[in-house]
Amino acid sequence: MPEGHTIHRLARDLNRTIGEAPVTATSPQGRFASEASELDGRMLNRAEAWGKHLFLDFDQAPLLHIHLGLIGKLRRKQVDAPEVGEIRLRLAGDDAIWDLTGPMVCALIDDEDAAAVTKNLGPDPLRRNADPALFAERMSRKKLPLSAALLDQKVIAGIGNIFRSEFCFLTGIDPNTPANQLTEAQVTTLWELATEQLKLGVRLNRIVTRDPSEVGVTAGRIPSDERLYVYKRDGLPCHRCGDEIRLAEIAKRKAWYCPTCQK
DNA sequence: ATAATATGGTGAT
DNA sequence: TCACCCTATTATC
Repeated sequence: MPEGHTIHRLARDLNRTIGEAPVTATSPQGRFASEASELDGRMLNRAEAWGKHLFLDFDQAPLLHIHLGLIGKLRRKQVDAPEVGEIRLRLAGDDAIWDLTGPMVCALIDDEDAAAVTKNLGPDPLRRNADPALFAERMSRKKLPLSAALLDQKVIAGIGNIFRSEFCFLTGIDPNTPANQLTEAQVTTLWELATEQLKLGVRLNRIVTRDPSEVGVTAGRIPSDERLYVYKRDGLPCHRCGDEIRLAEIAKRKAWYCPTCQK
């Protein structure tokens, strides 16, 4: 379940749980066996997220590049957890195990390859020194619908299919509005919204765009099916105005919006 | 039991 | 624009 917040949260948790001791690296499924052996017994120096990409820097080893894609997962487990499913890579530390399944990318790369990856990414609001002006500039050059531009990782890194629909709703913009027709103020708002929402996503480890007070939750967790305004809510009443949420296909993916709140 | 779906992206046509 | 990759869960027969 990976948009940018998930990857940054994983980096944070990896840095906190993998410890100071060398890591045991294996590929229970077998497809990453030789590479895993290169990492086995090394120490994890640092995990770092860049958009939806995750880089693990091990002592005396190449960089491990992971991209979860649509279905990949990196799950934390107890140290005695059995090997269940198609585990491409298992990293075992002192107090935690991390199991990687279904990644789109899992590869050992050098610094040059890593630079090539990040060079193709736009600003990531979760990274220090992310440049809002670069976001604005790239946005202004897109004739595509806003909803499509938001998915372009070179425009802004880390946004996925949930955030893109929710951002269009939260800014009250029709998802089909050409990106280059947005006002400066709208672009600024979008960047601030992305920064705020991604940070919140890291903290909660999930996407919550609705205001808990609006849902009637004053303490504790907001129910899972009440977290979002439009995503996967076609046919249901808009939480703001009651009109029916619509479903469209934009950039070959599903996009949800409220025809009344988003003009 | 089989199909459809999923918070993603690439490479061929 | 299409085909395809990866895996697990949910929906439909």
